[in-house]
Amino acid sequence: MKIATWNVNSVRARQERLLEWLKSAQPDVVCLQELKCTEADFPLEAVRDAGYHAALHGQKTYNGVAILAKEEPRDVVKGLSDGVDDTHARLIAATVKGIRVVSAYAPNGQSVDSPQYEYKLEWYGRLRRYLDTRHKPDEPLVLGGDWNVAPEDIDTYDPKLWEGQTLFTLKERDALQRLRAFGLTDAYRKLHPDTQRFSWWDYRNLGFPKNLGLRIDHLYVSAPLVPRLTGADTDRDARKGKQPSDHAPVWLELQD
Amino acid sequence: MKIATWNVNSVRARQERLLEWLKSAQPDVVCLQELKCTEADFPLEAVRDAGYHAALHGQKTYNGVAILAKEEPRDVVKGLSDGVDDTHARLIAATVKGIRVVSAYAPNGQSVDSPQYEYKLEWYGRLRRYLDTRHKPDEPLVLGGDWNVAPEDIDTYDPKLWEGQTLFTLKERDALQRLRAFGLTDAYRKLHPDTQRFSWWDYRNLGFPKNLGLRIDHLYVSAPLVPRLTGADTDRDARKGKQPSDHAPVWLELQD
DNA sequence: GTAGGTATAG
DNA sequence: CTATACCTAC
Repeated sequence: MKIATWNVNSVRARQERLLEWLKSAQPDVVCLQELKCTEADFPLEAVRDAGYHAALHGQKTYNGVAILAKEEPRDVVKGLSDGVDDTHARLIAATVKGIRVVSAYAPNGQSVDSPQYEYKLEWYGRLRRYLDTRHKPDEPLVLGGDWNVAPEDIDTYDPKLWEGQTLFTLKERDALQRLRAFGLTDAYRKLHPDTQRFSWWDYRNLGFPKNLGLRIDHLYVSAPLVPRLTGADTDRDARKGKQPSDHAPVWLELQD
Repeated sequence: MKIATWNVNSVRARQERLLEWLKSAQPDVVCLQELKCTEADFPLEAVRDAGYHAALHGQKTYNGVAILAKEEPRDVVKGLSDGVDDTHARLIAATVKGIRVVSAYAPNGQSVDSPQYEYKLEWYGRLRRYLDTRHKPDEPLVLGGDWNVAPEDIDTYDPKLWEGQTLFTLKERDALQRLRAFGLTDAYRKLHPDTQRFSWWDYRNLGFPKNLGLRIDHLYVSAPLVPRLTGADTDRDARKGKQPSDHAPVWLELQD
Protein backbone atom coordinates (compact mmCIF):
# COMPACT_ATOMS: atom_id res chain seq x y z
CA MET A 1 0.00 0.00 0.00
CA LYS A 2 1.41 3.32 -1.14
CA ILE A 3 0.61 6.54 0.72
CA ALA A 4 1.89 9.92 -0.42
CA THR A 5 1.79 13.57 0.52
CA TRP A 6 2.18 16.56 -1.80
CA ASN A 7 1.86 20.27 -1.40
CA VAL A 8 0.60 21.07 -4.90
CA ASN A 9 0.59 24.88 -4.50
CA SER A 10 -2.79 25.42 -6.21
CA VAL A 11 -4.56 22.33 -7.48
CA ARG A 12 -6.09 24.27 -10.37
CA ALA A 13 -2.75 25.62 -11.59
CA ARG A 14 -1.29 22.13 -11.16
CA GLN A 15 -4.19 19.98 -12.38
CA GLU A 16 -2.39 18.36 -15.32
CA ARG A 17 0.76 17.71 -13.30
CA LEU A 18 -1.30 16.13 -10.52
CA LEU A 19 -3.14 13.85 -12.94
CA GLU A 20 0.06 12.78 -14.68
CA TRP A 21 1.70 12.07 -11.36
CA LEU A 22 -1.29 10.06 -10.08
CA LYS A 23 -1.22 8.05 -13.29
CA SER A 24 2.48 7.24 -13.06
CA ALA A 25 2.96 6.96 -9.28
CA GLN A 26 -0.33 5.13 -8.62
CA PRO A 27 -0.53 5.85 -4.89
CA ASP A 28 -3.42 4.27 -2.96
CA VAL A 29 -3.77 7.37 -0.82
CA VAL A 30 -2.56 10.95 -1.32
CA CYS A 31 -2.59 13.79 1.16
CA LEU A 32 -2.70 17.12 -0.68
CA GLN A 33 -1.97 20.57 0.70
CA GLU A 34 -2.39 24.12 -0.55
CA LEU A 35 -5.30 23.43 -2.84
CA LYS A 36 -5.86 27.21 -2.86
CA CYS A 37 -9.46 26.72 -3.91
CA THR A 38 -12.88 26.02 -2.49
CA GLU A 39 -14.41 22.56 -2.62
CA ALA A 40 -16.67 23.79 -5.45
CA ASP A 41 -13.64 24.79 -7.54
CA PHE A 42 -11.74 21.53 -7.01
CA PRO A 43 -11.35 19.52 -10.28
CA LEU A 44 -13.35 16.58 -8.92
CA GLU A 45 -14.34 15.13 -12.30
CA ALA A 46 -10.78 14.90 -13.58
CA VAL A 47 -9.58 13.30 -10.32
CA ARG A 48 -12.45 10.80 -10.47
CA ASP A 49 -11.58 9.98 -14.06
CA ALA A 50 -8.04 9.25 -12.87
CA GLY A 51 -9.53 6.67 -10.46
CA TYR A 52 -9.59 8.57 -7.18
CA HIS A 53 -12.17 9.51 -4.61
CA ALA A 54 -11.60 12.79 -2.79
CA ALA A 55 -12.26 14.11 0.70
CA LEU A 56 -11.90 17.88 0.59
CA HIS A 57 -11.49 20.77 2.95
CA GLY A 58 -11.19 23.76 0.69
CA GLN A 59 -10.54 27.47 1.14
CA LYS A 60 -10.29 30.38 -1.24
CA THR A 61 -6.75 31.61 -2.05
CA TYR A 62 -4.98 30.05 0.94
CA ASN A 63 -4.54 26.59 2.44
CA GLY A 64 -7.00 23.87 1.53
CA VAL A 65 -6.27 20.17 2.09
CA ALA A 66 -7.51 16.91 0.66
CA ILE A 67 -7.21 13.17 0.85
CA LEU A 68 -7.42 11.33 -2.46
CA ALA A 69 -7.79 7.57 -2.40
CA LYS A 70 -8.61 4.71 -4.74
CA GLU A 71 -11.07 3.43 -2.10
CA GLU A 72 -13.62 5.86 -0.78
CA PRO A 73 -12.41 7.70 2.33
CA ARG A 74 -14.73 7.14 5.32
CA ASP A 75 -15.55 9.17 8.45
CA VAL A 76 -14.20 12.41 7.04
CA VAL A 77 -13.37 15.06 9.66
CA LYS A 78 -12.44 18.57 8.59
CA GLY A 79 -10.32 20.89 10.69
CA LEU A 80 -9.12 20.56 14.27
CA SER A 81 -12.65 21.12 15.57
CA ASP A 82 -11.34 22.25 18.96
CA GLY A 83 -13.56 25.25 19.48
CA VAL A 84 -10.81 27.71 18.50
CA ASP A 85 -12.03 30.41 16.11
CA ASP A 86 -9.94 29.50 13.08
CA THR A 87 -10.88 29.78 9.42
CA HIS A 88 -7.71 28.14 8.05
CA ALA A 89 -8.41 24.91 6.16
CA ARG A 90 -5.26 23.09 7.28
CA LEU A 91 -6.41 19.62 8.29
CA ILE A 92 -8.57 16.81 7.03
CA ALA A 93 -8.80 13.24 8.28
CA ALA A 94 -10.42 10.12 6.86
CA THR A 95 -10.21 6.35 7.13
CA VAL A 96 -8.95 4.35 4.16
CA LYS A 97 -8.49 0.58 4.27
CA GLY A 98 -8.52 0.58 8.08
CA ILE A 99 -5.89 3.30 8.38
CA ARG A 100 -6.71 6.71 9.79
CA VAL A 101 -5.14 9.21 7.39
CA VAL A 102 -4.55 12.88 8.23
CA SER A 103 -3.56 15.48 5.64
CA ALA A 104 -2.00 18.50 7.31
CA TYR A 105 -0.74 21.87 6.15
CA ALA A 106 1.19 23.46 9.01
CA PRO A 107 1.34 27.27 9.13
CA ASN A 108 4.44 28.74 7.50
CA GLY A 109 5.20 31.04 10.42
CA GLN A 110 6.45 33.94 8.31
CA SER A 111 9.05 35.48 10.65
CA VAL A 112 10.03 34.67 14.20
CA ASP A 113 8.62 37.92 15.60
CA SER A 114 5.29 37.71 13.74
CA PRO A 115 1.84 36.66 15.00
CA GLN A 116 1.95 33.92 12.35
CA TYR A 117 4.89 32.35 14.15
CA GLU A 118 2.93 32.23 17.42
CA TYR A 119 -0.03 30.79 15.55
CA LYS A 120 2.20 28.10 14.11
CA LEU A 121 3.47 27.00 17.52
CA GLU A 122 -0.09 27.00 18.90
CA TRP A 123 -1.34 25.05 15.90
CA TYR A 124 1.17 22.31 16.64
CA GLY A 125 -0.06 22.16 20.23
CA ARG A 126 -3.64 21.97 19.04
CA LEU A 127 -2.81 19.14 16.64
CA ARG A 128 -1.12 17.19 19.47
CA ARG A 129 -4.30 17.62 21.56
CA TYR A 130 -6.36 16.56 18.53
CA LEU A 131 -4.45 13.27 18.45
CA ASP A 132 -4.67 12.84 22.23
CA THR A 133 -8.42 13.40 22.16
CA ARG A 134 -9.37 11.34 19.17
CA HIS A 135 -6.75 8.66 18.72
CA LYS A 136 -4.51 6.16 20.47
CA PRO A 137 -0.86 5.48 19.61
CA ASP A 138 -1.62 1.82 18.92
CA GLU A 139 -4.13 2.64 16.18
CA PRO A 140 -2.96 2.46 12.56
CA LEU A 141 -2.42 6.13 11.81
CA VAL A 142 -0.67 8.04 9.02
CA LEU A 143 -0.12 11.81 9.08
CA GLY A 144 1.04 13.25 5.79
CA GLY A 145 1.70 16.89 5.29
CA ASP A 146 3.69 19.98 4.68
CA TRP A 147 4.95 20.57 8.21
CA ASN A 148 6.90 23.72 7.41
CA VAL A 149 9.64 22.49 9.75
CA ALA A 150 12.94 20.84 8.86
CA PRO A 151 13.46 18.41 11.78
CA GLU A 152 17.24 18.03 11.74
CA ASP A 153 20.44 19.50 10.30
CA ILE A 154 20.46 16.87 7.56
CA ASP A 155 17.06 18.12 6.42
CA THR A 156 18.49 21.50 5.35
CA TYR A 157 21.09 22.28 2.71
CA ASP A 158 22.91 24.55 5.16
CA PRO A 159 22.03 24.17 8.86
CA LYS A 160 24.19 27.11 9.87
CA LEU A 161 22.41 29.38 7.40
CA TRP A 162 19.00 28.10 8.48
CA GLU A 163 19.61 28.05 12.25
CA GLY A 164 17.15 30.48 13.83
CA GLN A 165 15.28 31.07 10.55
CA THR A 166 11.62 30.23 10.25
CA LEU A 167 11.20 26.55 9.28
CA PHE A 168 14.28 25.67 11.38
CA THR A 169 14.02 27.42 14.75
CA LEU A 170 14.38 25.43 17.96
CA LYS A 171 10.79 26.22 18.99
CA GLU A 172 9.38 24.87 15.74
CA ARG A 173 11.48 21.71 15.93
CA ASP A 174 10.37 21.29 19.55
CA ALA A 175 6.73 21.72 18.57
CA LEU A 176 7.13 19.07 15.88
CA GLN A 177 8.97 16.82 18.35
CA ARG A 178 6.12 17.13 20.87
CA LEU A 179 3.69 16.14 18.14
CA ARG A 180 5.81 13.11 17.27
CA ALA A 181 5.99 12.19 20.97
CA PHE A 182 2.39 11.05 20.59
CA GLY A 183 3.98 7.99 19.09
CA LEU A 184 4.78 8.85 15.51
CA THR A 185 7.68 7.74 13.35
CA ASP A 186 9.06 9.73 10.41
CA ALA A 187 8.79 7.10 7.67
CA TYR A 188 11.53 8.40 5.41
CA ARG A 189 14.04 9.03 8.18
CA LYS A 190 13.30 5.64 9.75
CA LEU A 191 14.24 3.83 6.55
CA HIS A 192 17.02 6.21 5.50
CA PRO A 193 18.73 7.45 8.68
CA ASP A 194 21.63 9.15 6.92
CA THR A 195 20.39 10.13 3.48
CA GLN A 196 19.68 13.75 2.68
CA ARG A 197 16.50 14.18 0.66
CA PHE A 198 14.68 17.45 0.23
CA SER A 199 10.98 17.87 -0.47
CA TRP A 200 10.84 21.63 -1.05
CA TRP A 201 12.96 24.08 -3.04
CA ASP A 202 12.35 27.82 -3.15
CA TYR A 203 11.21 29.08 -6.56
CA ARG A 204 13.64 31.95 -6.15
CA ASN A 205 17.40 32.05 -6.67
CA LEU A 206 17.50 28.82 -8.68
CA GLY A 207 16.70 26.81 -5.55
CA PHE A 208 15.95 23.59 -7.39
CA PRO A 209 18.76 23.61 -9.98
CA LYS A 210 21.23 24.27 -7.16
CA ASN A 211 19.48 21.74 -4.90
CA LEU A 212 19.04 24.33 -2.17
CA GLY A 213 16.14 22.59 -0.47
CA LEU A 214 14.62 21.51 2.81
CA ARG A 215 12.80 18.36 3.91
CA ILE A 216 9.62 19.88 5.33
CA ASP A 217 7.12 17.36 3.94
CA HIS A 218 6.92 14.19 5.99
CA LEU A 219 4.79 11.11 6.46
CA TYR A 220 4.39 10.02 10.07
CA VAL A 221 3.17 6.57 11.02
CA SER A 222 2.00 5.17 14.35
CA ALA A 223 3.72 2.19 16.04
CA PRO A 224 1.63 -0.64 14.51
CA LEU A 225 2.60 0.54 11.02
CA VAL A 226 6.34 0.84 11.60
CA PRO A 227 7.08 -2.88 11.05
CA ARG A 228 5.09 -2.74 7.81
CA LEU A 229 7.25 0.03 6.28
CA THR A 230 8.95 -1.28 3.15
CA GLY A 231 9.92 1.92 1.35
CA ALA A 232 9.89 5.70 1.46
CA ASP A 233 11.18 8.38 -0.90
CA THR A 234 10.58 11.66 -2.72
CA ASP A 235 9.48 11.99 -6.37
CA ARG A 236 12.04 14.62 -7.28
CA ASP A 237 11.05 14.48 -10.95
CA ALA A 238 7.73 16.12 -10.12
CA ARG A 239 9.64 19.29 -9.20
CA LYS A 240 11.25 19.44 -12.68
CA GLY A 241 10.02 21.01 -15.90
CA LYS A 242 7.62 23.85 -16.44
CA GLN A 243 5.32 25.34 -13.82
CA PRO A 244 6.06 22.87 -11.03
CA SER A 245 4.90 23.12 -7.44
CA ASP A 246 7.74 24.20 -5.16
CA HIS A 247 7.22 20.87 -3.34
CA ALA A 248 7.84 17.33 -4.59
CA PRO A 249 5.60 14.41 -3.59
CA VAL A 250 6.81 12.25 -0.70
CA TRP A 251 5.64 8.65 -0.36
CA LEU A 252 5.88 5.46 1.70
CA GLU A 253 5.06 1.83 1.06
CA LEU A 254 3.40 -0.44 3.61
CA GLN A 255 3.37 -4.23 3.43
CA ASP A 256 -0.25 -5.45 3.10
CA MET B 1 5.09 37.46 -51.79
CA LYS B 2 2.95 36.73 -48.76
CA ILE B 3 1.80 39.52 -46.44
CA ALA B 4 -0.22 38.84 -43.31
CA THR B 5 -1.85 40.67 -40.41
CA TRP B 6 -2.56 39.27 -36.95
CA ASN B 7 -3.84 40.75 -33.73
CA VAL B 8 -1.93 38.49 -31.33
CA ASN B 9 -3.51 39.85 -28.12
CA SER B 10 -0.23 39.99 -26.15
CA VAL B 11 2.89 38.87 -27.96
CA ARG B 12 4.43 37.54 -24.75
CA ALA B 13 1.41 35.41 -23.86
CA ARG B 14 1.33 34.22 -27.48
CA GLN B 15 5.05 33.89 -28.21
CA GLU B 16 5.06 30.15 -28.90
CA ARG B 17 1.94 30.33 -31.04
CA LEU B 18 3.42 33.20 -33.03
CA LEU B 19 6.68 31.34 -33.65
CA GLU B 20 4.90 28.16 -34.71
CA TRP B 21 2.66 30.11 -37.03
CA LEU B 22 5.61 32.00 -38.60
CA LYS B 23 7.33 28.66 -39.12
CA SER B 24 4.38 27.04 -40.85
CA ALA B 25 2.86 30.02 -42.69
CA GLN B 26 6.20 31.54 -43.78
CA PRO B 27 4.87 35.02 -44.57
CA ASP B 28 7.34 37.53 -46.02
CA VAL B 29 5.78 40.36 -44.04
CA VAL B 30 3.51 40.32 -40.96
CA CYS B 31 1.64 43.20 -39.41
CA LEU B 32 1.07 42.54 -35.71
CA GLN B 33 -1.33 44.32 -33.36
CA GLU B 34 -1.94 44.35 -29.63
CA LEU B 35 1.59 43.48 -28.62
CA LYS B 36 0.66 44.70 -25.12
CA CYS B 37 4.30 45.25 -24.29
CA THR B 38 7.06 47.79 -24.65
CA GLU B 39 9.75 47.46 -27.29
CA ALA B 40 12.15 46.31 -24.54
CA ASP B 41 9.84 43.45 -23.56
CA PHE B 42 9.27 42.22 -27.12
CA PRO B 43 10.75 38.72 -27.71
CA LEU B 44 13.15 40.00 -30.36
CA GLU B 45 15.66 37.14 -30.08
CA ALA B 46 13.08 34.43 -30.66
CA VAL B 47 11.60 36.28 -33.63
CA ARG B 48 15.08 36.76 -35.10
CA ASP B 49 15.82 33.06 -34.63
CA ALA B 50 12.64 32.36 -36.59
CA GLY B 51 14.12 34.39 -39.45
CA TYR B 52 12.39 37.76 -39.06
CA HIS B 53 13.43 41.35 -38.60
CA ALA B 54 11.10 43.51 -36.54
CA ALA B 55 10.04 47.14 -36.60
CA LEU B 56 8.32 47.86 -33.30
CA HIS B 57 6.09 50.47 -31.76
CA GLY B 58 5.44 49.17 -28.27
CA GLN B 59 3.30 50.23 -25.34
CA LYS B 60 2.78 48.81 -21.88
CA THR B 61 -0.52 46.92 -21.31
CA TYR B 62 -2.42 48.31 -24.30
CA ASN B 63 -1.99 48.50 -28.06
CA GLY B 64 1.47 48.07 -29.54
CA VAL B 65 2.06 47.28 -33.22
CA ALA B 66 4.86 45.74 -35.24
CA ILE B 67 5.98 44.81 -38.72
CA LEU B 68 7.94 41.57 -39.00
CA ALA B 69 9.67 40.80 -42.26
CA LYS B 70 12.26 38.42 -43.68
CA GLU B 71 13.98 41.42 -45.23
CA GLU B 72 14.85 44.33 -42.99
CA PRO B 73 12.07 46.96 -42.89
CA ARG B 74 13.31 50.40 -43.99
CA ASP B 75 12.22 53.96 -43.22
CA VAL B 76 10.28 53.00 -40.12
CA VAL B 77 7.70 55.57 -39.00
CA LYS B 78 5.90 55.18 -35.69
CA GLY B 79 2.49 56.64 -34.97
CA LEU B 80 0.39 59.11 -36.96
CA SER B 81 2.81 61.95 -36.10
CA ASP B 82 0.14 64.55 -36.77
CA GLY B 83 0.73 66.75 -33.76
CA VAL B 84 -2.26 65.35 -31.87
CA ASP B 85 -1.47 64.53 -28.24
CA ASP B 86 -1.93 60.77 -28.37
CA THR B 87 -0.03 58.10 -26.44
CA HIS B 88 -1.69 55.11 -28.14
CA ALA B 89 0.77 52.96 -30.10
CA ARG B 90 -1.59 52.06 -32.92
CA LEU B 91 0.38 52.54 -36.11
CA ILE B 92 3.74 51.67 -37.59
CA ALA B 93 4.87 51.89 -41.19
CA ALA B 94 7.95 50.59 -42.99
CA THR B 95 9.12 49.74 -46.49
CA VAL B 96 9.77 46.12 -47.41
CA LYS B 97 10.76 45.03 -50.91
CA GLY B 98 9.57 48.29 -52.38
CA ILE B 99 6.15 48.12 -50.75
CA ARG B 100 5.10 50.58 -48.09
CA VAL B 101 3.55 48.48 -45.30
CA VAL B 102 1.38 49.89 -42.53
CA SER B 103 0.37 47.90 -39.44
CA ALA B 104 -2.68 49.45 -37.79
CA TYR B 105 -4.67 48.77 -34.66
CA ALA B 106 -7.88 50.78 -34.86
CA PRO B 107 -9.52 51.80 -31.57
CA ASN B 108 -12.22 49.41 -30.40
CA GLY B 109 -14.72 52.20 -29.67
CA GLN B 110 -16.23 50.57 -26.58
CA SER B 111 -19.82 51.84 -26.78
CA VAL B 112 -21.53 54.25 -29.14
CA ASP B 113 -22.01 56.91 -26.45
CA SER B 114 -18.45 56.73 -25.08
CA PRO B 115 -15.48 59.08 -25.67
CA GLN B 116 -13.65 56.02 -27.06
CA TYR B 117 -16.18 55.88 -29.90
CA GLU B 118 -15.50 59.50 -30.79
CA TYR B 119 -11.77 58.83 -30.62
CA LYS B 120 -12.21 55.91 -33.00
CA LEU B 121 -14.00 58.03 -35.63
CA GLU B 122 -11.39 60.76 -35.29
CA TRP B 123 -8.57 58.23 -35.54
CA TYR B 124 -9.94 57.05 -38.88
CA GLY B 125 -9.97 60.64 -40.12
CA ARG B 126 -6.41 61.13 -38.95
CA LEU B 127 -5.27 57.97 -40.71
CA ARG B 128 -6.89 59.15 -43.95
CA ARG B 129 -5.04 62.47 -43.64
CA TYR B 130 -1.84 60.50 -42.88
CA LEU B 131 -2.22 58.74 -46.23
CA ASP B 132 -3.09 61.97 -48.04
CA THR B 133 -0.04 63.71 -46.59
CA ARG B 134 2.54 61.00 -47.00
CA HIS B 135 1.48 58.78 -49.87
CA LYS B 136 -0.08 58.64 -53.28
CA PRO B 137 -2.68 56.13 -54.45
CA ASP B 138 -0.41 54.92 -57.25
CA GLU B 139 2.35 53.87 -54.82
CA PRO B 140 2.58 50.19 -53.87
CA LEU B 141 0.94 50.28 -50.43
CA VAL B 142 -0.38 47.61 -48.07
CA LEU B 143 -2.32 48.39 -44.89
CA GLY B 144 -2.80 45.42 -42.60
CA GLY B 145 -4.59 45.65 -39.31
CA ASP B 146 -7.30 45.06 -36.83
CA TRP B 147 -9.75 47.68 -38.03
CA ASN B 148 -12.39 46.97 -35.42
CA VAL B 149 -15.05 47.45 -38.09
CA ALA B 150 -16.99 44.81 -40.00
CA PRO B 151 -17.44 46.43 -43.45
CA GLU B 152 -20.56 44.64 -44.68
CA ASP B 153 -23.42 42.39 -43.61
CA ILE B 154 -21.54 39.34 -44.86
CA ASP B 155 -18.71 40.18 -42.47
CA THR B 156 -20.88 39.51 -39.40
CA TYR B 157 -22.59 36.30 -38.31
CA ASP B 158 -25.85 38.19 -37.72
CA PRO B 159 -26.12 41.66 -39.29
CA LYS B 160 -29.48 42.36 -37.64
CA LEU B 161 -28.00 41.63 -34.22
CA TRP B 162 -24.91 43.70 -34.93
CA GLU B 163 -26.64 46.66 -36.60
CA GLY B 164 -25.94 49.74 -34.48
CA GLN B 165 -23.50 47.90 -32.20
CA THR B 166 -19.89 49.03 -31.93
CA LEU B 167 -17.82 47.43 -34.71
CA PHE B 168 -20.82 47.64 -37.05
CA THR B 169 -22.38 51.11 -36.76
CA LEU B 170 -22.97 53.19 -39.87
CA LYS B 171 -20.50 55.84 -38.69
CA GLU B 172 -17.71 53.32 -38.27
CA ARG B 173 -18.38 51.74 -41.66
CA ASP B 174 -18.43 55.22 -43.17
CA ALA B 175 -15.13 56.09 -41.52
CA LEU B 176 -13.57 52.93 -42.92
CA GLN B 177 -15.11 53.65 -46.32
CA ARG B 178 -13.60 57.15 -46.33
CA LEU B 179 -10.22 55.62 -45.56
CA ARG B 180 -10.60 53.15 -48.42
CA ALA B 181 -11.61 56.00 -50.73
CA PHE B 182 -7.95 56.98 -50.72
CA GLY B 183 -7.65 54.18 -53.22
CA LEU B 184 -7.50 50.97 -51.24
CA THR B 185 -8.88 47.55 -52.09
CA ASP B 186 -9.86 44.95 -49.50
CA ALA B 187 -7.74 42.01 -50.69
CA TYR B 188 -9.86 39.20 -49.30
CA ARG B 189 -13.18 40.64 -50.47
CA LYS B 190 -11.75 41.44 -53.91
CA LEU B 191 -10.82 37.80 -54.49
CA HIS B 192 -13.81 36.29 -52.64
CA PRO B 193 -16.79 38.59 -53.21
CA ASP B 194 -19.39 36.25 -51.71
CA THR B 195 -17.56 34.09 -49.18
CA GLN B 196 -18.07 34.68 -45.48
CA ARG B 197 -14.81 34.47 -43.55
CA PHE B 198 -14.37 35.75 -40.02
CA SER B 199 -11.10 36.89 -38.45
CA TRP B 200 -12.24 37.44 -34.86
CA TRP B 201 -14.40 35.45 -32.46
CA ASP B 202 -15.28 36.62 -28.94
CA TYR B 203 -13.68 34.55 -26.20
CA ARG B 204 -17.03 34.60 -24.40
CA ASN B 205 -20.14 32.54 -25.05
CA LEU B 206 -18.32 29.88 -27.10
CA GLY B 207 -17.87 32.37 -29.92
CA PHE B 208 -15.37 30.27 -31.86
CA PRO B 209 -16.97 26.81 -31.49
CA LYS B 210 -20.27 28.33 -32.62
CA ASN B 211 -18.51 30.37 -35.34
CA LEU B 212 -20.02 33.59 -34.05
CA GLY B 213 -17.38 35.84 -35.56
CA LEU B 214 -16.73 39.04 -37.44
CA ARG B 215 -14.31 39.97 -40.20
CA ILE B 216 -12.60 42.99 -38.66
CA ASP B 217 -9.00 42.23 -39.72
CA HIS B 218 -8.30 43.24 -43.30
CA LEU B 219 -5.43 43.79 -45.68
CA TYR B 220 -5.86 46.79 -47.97
CA VAL B 221 -3.78 47.25 -51.10
CA SER B 222 -3.32 50.26 -53.36
CA ALA B 223 -4.20 50.18 -57.08
CA PRO B 224 -0.82 49.04 -58.49
CA LEU B 225 -0.98 45.91 -56.31
CA VAL B 226 -4.52 44.83 -57.18
CA PRO B 227 -3.56 43.08 -60.44
CA ARG B 228 -0.82 41.19 -58.56
CA LEU B 229 -3.25 39.66 -56.02
CA THR B 230 -3.20 35.87 -56.38
CA GLY B 231 -4.69 34.74 -53.08
CA ALA B 232 -6.13 35.83 -49.74
CA ASP B 233 -7.52 33.94 -46.76
CA THR B 234 -7.66 33.50 -42.99
CA ASP B 235 -5.65 30.93 -40.98
CA ARG B 236 -8.58 29.72 -38.92
CA ASP B 237 -6.47 26.96 -37.33
CA ALA B 238 -4.49 29.57 -35.40
CA ARG B 239 -7.65 30.36 -33.41
CA LYS B 240 -7.98 26.69 -32.33
CA GLY B 241 -6.50 24.90 -29.32
CA LYS B 242 -5.34 26.27 -26.00
CA GLN B 243 -4.79 29.92 -25.18
CA PRO B 244 -5.38 31.31 -28.66
CA SER B 245 -5.62 34.97 -29.57
CA ASP B 246 -9.22 35.95 -30.22
CA HIS B 247 -8.08 36.87 -33.75
CA ALA B 248 -6.85 34.60 -36.54
CA PRO B 249 -4.12 35.67 -38.98
CA VAL B 250 -5.28 37.06 -42.33
CA TRP B 251 -3.01 36.94 -45.38
CA LEU B 252 -2.66 37.76 -49.05
CA GLU B 253 -0.34 36.64 -51.85
CA LEU B 254 1.13 38.95 -54.46
CA GLN B 255 2.65 37.83 -57.72
CA ASP B 256 6.33 38.78 -57.77
C1' DG C 1 9.19 32.59 -9.08
C1' DT C 2 4.69 31.33 -8.79
C1' DA C 3 0.57 31.48 -7.11
C1' DG C 4 -4.21 34.00 -5.76
C1' DG C 5 -7.29 38.47 -5.42
C1' DT C 6 -9.04 42.73 -7.30
C1' DA C 7 -9.68 45.89 -10.97
C1' DT C 8 -9.76 47.26 -15.92
C1' DA C 9 -10.23 46.32 -20.91
C1' DG C 10 -11.55 43.79 -25.07
C1' DC D 1 -13.00 34.23 -21.64
C1' DT D 2 -8.30 36.19 -21.83
C1' DA D 3 -5.24 39.44 -21.14
C1' DT D 4 -2.84 43.39 -18.27
C1' DA D 5 -1.42 45.88 -13.48
C1' DC D 6 -0.82 46.05 -8.69
C1' DC D 7 -1.17 43.72 -4.27
C1' DT D 8 0.02 40.02 -0.98
C1' DA D 9 1.92 35.61 0.47
C1' DC D 10 5.14 31.86 0.54
